Amino acid sequence: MPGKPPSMLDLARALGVSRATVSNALRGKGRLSPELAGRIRALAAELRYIPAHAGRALRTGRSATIGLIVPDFGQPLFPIFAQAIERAAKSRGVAVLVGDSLGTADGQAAEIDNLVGRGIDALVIIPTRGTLIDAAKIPVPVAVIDSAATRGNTAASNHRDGGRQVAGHLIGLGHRDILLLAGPKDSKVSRERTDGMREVFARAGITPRIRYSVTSFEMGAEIGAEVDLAGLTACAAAYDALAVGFVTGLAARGVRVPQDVSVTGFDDLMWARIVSPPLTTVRQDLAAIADHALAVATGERQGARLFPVELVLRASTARPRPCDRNRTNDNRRGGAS
Amino acid sequence: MPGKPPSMLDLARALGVSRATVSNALRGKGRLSPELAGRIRALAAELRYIPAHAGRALRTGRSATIGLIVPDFGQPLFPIFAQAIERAAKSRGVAVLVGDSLGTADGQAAEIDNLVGRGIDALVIIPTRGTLIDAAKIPVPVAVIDSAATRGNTAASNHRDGGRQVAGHLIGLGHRDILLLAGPKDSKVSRERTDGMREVFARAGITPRIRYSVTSFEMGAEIGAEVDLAGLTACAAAYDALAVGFVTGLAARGVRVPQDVSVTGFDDLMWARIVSPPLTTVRQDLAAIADHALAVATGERQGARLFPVELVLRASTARPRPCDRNRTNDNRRGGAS
DNA sequence: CTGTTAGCGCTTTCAC
DNA sequence: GTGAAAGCGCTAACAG
Repeated sequence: MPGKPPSMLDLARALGVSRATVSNALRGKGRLSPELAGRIRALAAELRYIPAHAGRALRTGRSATIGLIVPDFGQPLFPIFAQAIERAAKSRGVAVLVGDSLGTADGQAAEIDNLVGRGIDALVIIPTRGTLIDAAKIPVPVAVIDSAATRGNTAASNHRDGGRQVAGHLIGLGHRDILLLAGPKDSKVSRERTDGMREVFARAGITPRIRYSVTSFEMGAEIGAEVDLAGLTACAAAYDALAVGFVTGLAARGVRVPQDVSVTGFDDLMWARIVSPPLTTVRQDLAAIADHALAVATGERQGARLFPVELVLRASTARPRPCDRNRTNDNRRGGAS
Repeated sequence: MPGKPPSMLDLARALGVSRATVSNALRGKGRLSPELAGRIRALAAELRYIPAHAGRALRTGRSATIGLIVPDFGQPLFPIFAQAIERAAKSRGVAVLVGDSLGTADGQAAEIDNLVGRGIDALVIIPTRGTLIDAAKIPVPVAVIDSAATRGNTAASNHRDGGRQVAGHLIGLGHRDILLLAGPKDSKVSRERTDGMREVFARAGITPRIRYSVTSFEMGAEIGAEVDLAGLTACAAAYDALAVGFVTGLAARGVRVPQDVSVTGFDDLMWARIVSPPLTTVRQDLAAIADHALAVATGERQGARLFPVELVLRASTARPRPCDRNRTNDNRRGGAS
């Protein structure tokens, strides 16, 4: 670890010019002779001069850093999301400071203050469920990534449409007795997803059984291990983590997917490809969402946008077995094979 | 988004005191009457005063921010690692700026400059394979997380011992014809892991077949789909991603794990629990490594440390089938039983 | 116990 | 084309 790094003043003195001139040369402000600018840049490179960020931030009031607040890094989706945001940020020359709300409203509020105090230029927030972001109280531009139903939302997947696609797929296969793993009751995202499903189910005269829970592999496995399967032919989960756990819980009981029960997830994590059988699920366009959120946060663009999602068909869904159809209590229907 | 946030000068003027007094009050430097300090703090809270970080950083030369450079966020281990680092940092009141080397030496060098320029107090680097970190060239304290064999390493798992444990486990089960999925040839970590394995295999008179490759689920699947299985009873991978892909590739051919082939991984990702069968693998103590790296980076502790790893036994390993032991050459895989 | 002063490194007028 | 000077918000040293 060498001594103090060179400052702009060091460069200026070494060349017998003023700091302003060095500044202009380094930032290509063209207000000086190309020859001198070249010499300055050469020396800067030689001394490995790196502009001190704090000085620039103090002077300009901008730090080329944004904050990102996620609800809980323990959930597998959020690291991926953070990566997408980081990529979008880097393409704009902006760094990202990440804060974790730890799943609580207090944690979220604390992270907002923490990041704002660190001088971020803008904030991207994926809100913790059950909280509302009041952008008017935050002294930097804010982009919110949540759901279309969230007031002040900036960028979101069309979760409701994803739910519709899942439900349409299951109905098309002939399922009528369906378990909905709805995730947490106070999450707007899972609410949108399940509302989309229920809307399509209702149109087909189907009322799914609904089960609310925290979102985790373990919880999915627990439910899969103990749920009453009588009559059930399909399970639609609001999150891959739940679906993957559910499949694992079923497997432990010897229940086969999709022969005995079809299962769908939501998010298209790598998990969905790894579990056996690979999961039919819904893919979000995280890169597009991240890009829009960043564009809004940095003032490039304005307005909320909703992004399409895509149903990914894999091996976890199939037609229900005929015997299952007959097992149901009151809604039987002669089906085509 | 409200107007300009209050500065220390605003507080000072509102109360008719000097900025220094406000500073002292807010940081509990006890140099003023408790009564006045209370009034100052009350006003600060009321106005939602948040100290401007850039000013403090410029003045003190410290930013309470560290940098973390990971080789490639696309690899599933690194988001988890980053999380562990962030946790260790937060417990010290330090924020983390994350940089991604994108797998290249140039990307790594660029990220170092970028983060240093942003005024980090210290740097934690997980080096990209094939690169050497020269801490003497970096103007802040550096902690390196790589392998025991890396010069300048600060914190690492005992990868070699993990390799030994895997090999011992497989030999104990009776395997003698083993495929080693060694990962990239120039990675010190995979080198340590496989060296540990080979050391124990050699002692038992076993020379495994070795296959180098990039580390990815897809590559594992590809190898699993096409590898010659004649005589093979076990596969030890240097990474879970390879092992999980390998299992998936085998499954597509109808080869069963562990009945036909035992498989082991390394890292104990969630993936290892999700794949079927769940993977015998080696768990690193990421939290301990992260904590030590941070302690060294912040000057709390000194010296390199090596952390124990733990073999996690799951369902992907079993004794080889008797018929496999006798099989010498070019047999098709055993028929269904 | 409290206030004054100086200056961290940079960018931005404005004057030469 | 180039330099001088001011000041961003904060804290450390020193003076009262």
